[in-house]
Amino acid sequence: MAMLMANRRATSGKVRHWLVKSEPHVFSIDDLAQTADQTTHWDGVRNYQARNMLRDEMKIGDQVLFYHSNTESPAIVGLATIVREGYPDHTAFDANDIHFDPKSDSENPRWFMVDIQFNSKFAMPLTLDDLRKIPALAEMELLRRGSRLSVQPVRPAEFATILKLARN
DNA sequence: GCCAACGTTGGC
DNA sequence: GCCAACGTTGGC
Repeated sequence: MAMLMANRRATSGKVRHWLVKSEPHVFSIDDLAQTADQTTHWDGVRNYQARNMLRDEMKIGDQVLFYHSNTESPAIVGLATIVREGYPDHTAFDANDIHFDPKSDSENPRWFMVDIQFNSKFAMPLTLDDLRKIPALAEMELLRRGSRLSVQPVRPAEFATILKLARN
């Protein structure tokens, strides 16, 4: 497995890191840690840019920063791993689901999701305030004014910086 | 709860 | 294909 991943990375030439947002009162890092297999499908994303990343770019083994949004103290709170690559988001097919989209069906799915697995919860959340003080993160998508993407790529250097911060 | 920023929709 | 209206996101 490790070998396969190393090969894929060698050929793709890219180590990918991501950030996903979740409202903690809907689904928190603790919820993820307590889910069966500590794994969940990342459903409900209804934005084309994010869809494209879910469908095409996120690969097994990629690391994912877990971010709590729309809460008192927005913060990166932990780490997860991609354990299943893009597949149709079936919640779009269900008329009773809050994420139902009549324009998507199993013949021609419009929305996709990946599975992520809990990796770790940071001892201390890295709040937006904290992150904004770090020069190395100045270009980070998350910190861009008006940034709303709920799935976003993270540069390797930014990822490394964040892990280092989380360890302190 | 306010509202700026942004994405999507649909009339034309 | 423009763009105004509308809906959503998410920090504050």
